[in-house]
Amino acid sequence: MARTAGSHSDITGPRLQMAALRLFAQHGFAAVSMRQIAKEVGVQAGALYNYIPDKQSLLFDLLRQHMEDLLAAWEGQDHGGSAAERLEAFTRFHINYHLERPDEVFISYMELRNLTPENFAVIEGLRRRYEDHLEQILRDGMEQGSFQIPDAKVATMAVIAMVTGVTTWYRTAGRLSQDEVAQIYWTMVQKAVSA
Amino acid sequence: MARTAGSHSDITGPRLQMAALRLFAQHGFAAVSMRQIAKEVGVQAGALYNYIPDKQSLLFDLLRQHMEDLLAAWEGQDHGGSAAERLEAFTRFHINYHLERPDEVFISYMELRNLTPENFAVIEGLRRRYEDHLEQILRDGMEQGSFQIPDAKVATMAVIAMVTGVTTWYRTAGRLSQDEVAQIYWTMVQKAVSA
DNA sequence: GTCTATATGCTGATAGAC
DNA sequence: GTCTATCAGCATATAGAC
Repeated sequence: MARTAGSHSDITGPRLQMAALRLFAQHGFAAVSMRQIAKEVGVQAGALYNYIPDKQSLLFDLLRQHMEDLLAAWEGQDHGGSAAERLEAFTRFHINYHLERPDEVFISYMELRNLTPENFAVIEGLRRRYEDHLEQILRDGMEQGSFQIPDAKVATMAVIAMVTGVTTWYRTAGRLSQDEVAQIYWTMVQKAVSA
Repeated sequence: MARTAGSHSDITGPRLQMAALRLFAQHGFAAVSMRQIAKEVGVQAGALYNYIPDKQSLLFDLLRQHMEDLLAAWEGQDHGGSAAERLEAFTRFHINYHLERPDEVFISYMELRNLTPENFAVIEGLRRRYEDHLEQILRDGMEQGSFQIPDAKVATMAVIAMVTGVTTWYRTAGRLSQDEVAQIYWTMVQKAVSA
């Protein structure tokens, strides 16, 4: 199929997403210009608007995609077993998933305030749905008597913050593997909620 | 003492810091213009440069002041007692101090990447010094046999992330008081590191 | 110490040629 | 689909009057 010279819709689209993700994570949404993104993609700034209506939707699409992928990955797993087994699965899943996507995780926490109110509400809804999975595990463990937790909602936020925090310091070249880190965090989570 | 009309160095300086703090926390450093800050202060943009050399130093001064105040507050306390007593004191101090300064805490985590490399190194050094206080408590507790922790460094980061996370969801108008929240977190921290 | 005016450059987004 | 050229506006920071 002949194609107009200089036409690359099949590769420019993905390259745009990747470039925006990397630059937003490195410098912040507000500090990155469309011209910077275009330069990284290898086109002129005007060409980007064949793929996105504006800069805001570029950020929103990145965040929504990340949250939907995260939810699909967790909800696509089989979660039988006791509350303790499900909590262990959640802890290991969360740490491994987040450590493998540092840029997506970073902008999902840092750039929320640069979303329009409507877009913010969508992302918050997805985040809430993810946190609810953990909260349900904690409540089940309390009912069964295997967990003892002062407050289910606070404990949910505490555990999420603790395990997400791994992304702020973990480096692949460091002394610990991902699995070792996940094991250490699981030990601490387990004790924190134990009966 | 007669003063030139329109001269207010004694109030414009503090107002500048407060306005920048509030606006940076709300919209982000890169998204806030000097004109916005000037408008909030009640002067023209050019007048701000009687107080600061540039926008960067405005951010840096806010972050350094916050970290130095935080360190002074903790290091100014008496920390006798067992490792468990010191860990409880640290947990309650950290939560109360952070909940009372939401804007300072927020920009201290969000705006690090907008610091120049030199300024970033200074702030990181202060943050490291603060985290070292917690790490030392955890190591002492392990030596004494009162704590059992898989890894002191990882545990330090895990506990810091957990208790700092309270700032992302706590609202004064909510169902829990600061002391109740601190009590819940202390219960979880205590169990997480217990022998 | 604050003002007005300005230098210099970058911003997001669009129009029309190819 | 990408290009060049452009619009209209805002950015940080400075100069000089008062």
